[in-house]
Amino acid sequence: MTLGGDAYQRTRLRRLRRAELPVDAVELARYLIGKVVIHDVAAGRLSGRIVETEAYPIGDPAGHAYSGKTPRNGSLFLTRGHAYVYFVYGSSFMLNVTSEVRGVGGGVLLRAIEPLEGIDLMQRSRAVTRLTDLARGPGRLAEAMQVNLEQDGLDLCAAGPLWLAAATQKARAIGKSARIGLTRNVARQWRFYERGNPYVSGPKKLRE
DNA sequence: TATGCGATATTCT
DNA sequence: GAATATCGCATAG
Repeated sequence: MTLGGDAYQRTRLRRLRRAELPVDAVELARYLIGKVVIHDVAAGRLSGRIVETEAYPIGDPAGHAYSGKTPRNGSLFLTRGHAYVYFVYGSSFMLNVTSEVRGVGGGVLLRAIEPLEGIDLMQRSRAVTRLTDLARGPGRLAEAMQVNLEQDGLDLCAAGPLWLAAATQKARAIGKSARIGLTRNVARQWRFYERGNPYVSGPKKLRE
């Protein structure tokens, strides 16, 4: 399942172009499963295969864009393929990919990745040794990938340190469920994940 | 494995 | 004051 080490190194990463991204949060959330997110930092390259996402589409009461543009959520209104990073619960950063046209708020929360490169660096910043706990959950993902407010608003489709790449291996079956940890608009099935992947967050029932 | 709870800071009412 | 797109630790089964 894991395409680690040599097999991965032999696969050249191809940067995703903005034109390839669907212009819709729900479609983009499904599309991003299996794609790769990369953060090039001074110490090396951090990368991981996206295995879990959540969509926060236009008009969603649970979405941060719902009440209009503010200093906090401004980058959520950038054209699709930009990073929207914010801080919650006094402890965690969340990394989102914007999904709509410029001026319209909508995005996809990256909830979990399967670490590929820079695993030693991730373990250092997370102070965790278990591979499956490294980036399983949005807060952990951001910490492992060294993402914080400095990356808010970055263009993930331009030449830069934080970017998206095409899949290096075919994704398995994609499951969907209700989103996790929110109280508004709970019923909608806007969470997507790769079935059976051990790096997906949530209870067992939400990983099958 | 599942459930419960406290910590923490920014935003919203 | 209350809520929050969460995490890590504790405890029980």
